[in-house]
Amino acid sequence: MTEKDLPSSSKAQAIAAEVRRRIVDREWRQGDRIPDEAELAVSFGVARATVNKALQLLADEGLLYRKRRAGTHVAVNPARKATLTIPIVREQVEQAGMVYSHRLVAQKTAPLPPEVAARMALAAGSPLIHVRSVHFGDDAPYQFEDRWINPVAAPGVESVDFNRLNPNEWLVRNFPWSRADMNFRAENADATDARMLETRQGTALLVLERTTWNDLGAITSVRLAFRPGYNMVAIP
Amino acid sequence: MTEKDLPSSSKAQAIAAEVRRRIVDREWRQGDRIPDEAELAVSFGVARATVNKALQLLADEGLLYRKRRAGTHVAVNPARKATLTIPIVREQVEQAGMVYSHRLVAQKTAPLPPEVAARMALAAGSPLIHVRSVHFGDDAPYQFEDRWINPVAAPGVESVDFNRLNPNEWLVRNFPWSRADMNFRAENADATDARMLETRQGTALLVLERTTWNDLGAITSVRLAFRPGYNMVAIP
DNA sequence: TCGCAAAATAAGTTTAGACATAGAGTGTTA
DNA sequence: TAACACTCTATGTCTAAACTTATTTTGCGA
Repeated sequence: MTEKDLPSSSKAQAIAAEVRRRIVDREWRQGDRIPDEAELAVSFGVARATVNKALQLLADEGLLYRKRRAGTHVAVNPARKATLTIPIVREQVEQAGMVYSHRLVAQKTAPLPPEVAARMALAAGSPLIHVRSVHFGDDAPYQFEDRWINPVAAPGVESVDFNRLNPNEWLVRNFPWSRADMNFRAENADATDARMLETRQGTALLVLERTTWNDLGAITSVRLAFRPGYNMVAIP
Repeated sequence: MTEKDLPSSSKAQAIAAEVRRRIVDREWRQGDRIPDEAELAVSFGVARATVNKALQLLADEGLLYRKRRAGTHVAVNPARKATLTIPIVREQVEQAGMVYSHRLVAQKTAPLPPEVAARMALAAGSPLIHVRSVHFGDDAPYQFEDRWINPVAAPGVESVDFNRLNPNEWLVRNFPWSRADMNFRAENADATDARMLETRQGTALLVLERTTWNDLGAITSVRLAFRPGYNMVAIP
């Protein structure tokens, strides 16, 4: 067993691909312990660090389970991971070949409602900037955005005109976050959603809710309702 | 500018954290070019490989943009990524502290409908195994699974009794995939969804659709409809 | 037989050094 | 001035060697 052909770009990736193949082809079965890094390094004719990199990759994918001293095993129930890219709406729309536009529906300071306060770990009733806007692709509603922005963590919000630059981009450019939590679900469109997205009340909408933080606390909490039929793609 | 305190486990992670901090605190601003690896290595008192690892990490996160010769820049519009873990349903239910059970609704060989055929790149009408089952948590419907399995890519399916082991686990254990595509959306429950998930027709449901492949072709294509109100969490 | 400490081992991480390579910058020439 | 080839540089990747650390195994003693 010496070096294989190198179909992929780097040696590490080639080794990862070969190990993946052995697993998929059931040469190495679920639960099996695979040869240790040193052995693989010899058999592939590379340094151990290179094998390590390859195996780390597969472990991140969830295909391998590694433990010190115990060795590397093929995962029994590979709970595979998928990556979601959350792009800037405008870029997403433009990439789909549509013309982007957005309409600011409301921008005002308002007392924070309790359920948003809970998500942001702030006191209910605190004065936050409440922004609602709709993003369009070729003049059809694409996404309805309902956002609360904390002027403490994002100083300067009060005096921004979100008609020019949409809140998403303004925040992304000016307030990188250090922590975020994000989740999504399906919701039946309420009256507002329906009006904003030009659809009927009750239509199933994919809703993404995200709260971001920096050292000063919660920056923003947003609810994004996508247009009916929107399909989110995840890459394994 | 010498070494900082090392809050995290490894040096690479500590450096990544420090760089992240400088970006979040706007010491390094969007679009700025940051010092090159060699310089950072000196200022942090580590080897270049360690700095490289740290910066790679942040580039994967989408926070940095790196190009040969041009250097490393702070991303202008950081389209951040989030990771979804798609666990085995049973494990997910049990982790939530509920008792798992599942009910096989149907298991038969049937001609492949056109839209599924398209997803699997197979000829419509091919005989595939069609399995429908419901997963329960504490006797409440948790997920409705509608799955097509290709006996060519997954030999042995014909003779498996999915009453004992659910199709998801059987496949995961026996047919690791090499490629998958996955996407999700919101759908209004149709009559079948409603019956299976014990809800009303029209209820918004989070639907995940996934097709997996190995060398022999498409293994399986599945539509998972989650119980109403289900919340999917993504980790940044 | 049980409990515990010591030894062994495999992964995890780092280092210094080397070479590869994309691609920005520069200078030459038509 | 534009097209082209050349140079140079920052990242990308790999290596060999060492050290660290979690965990299993072993072996000793009660």
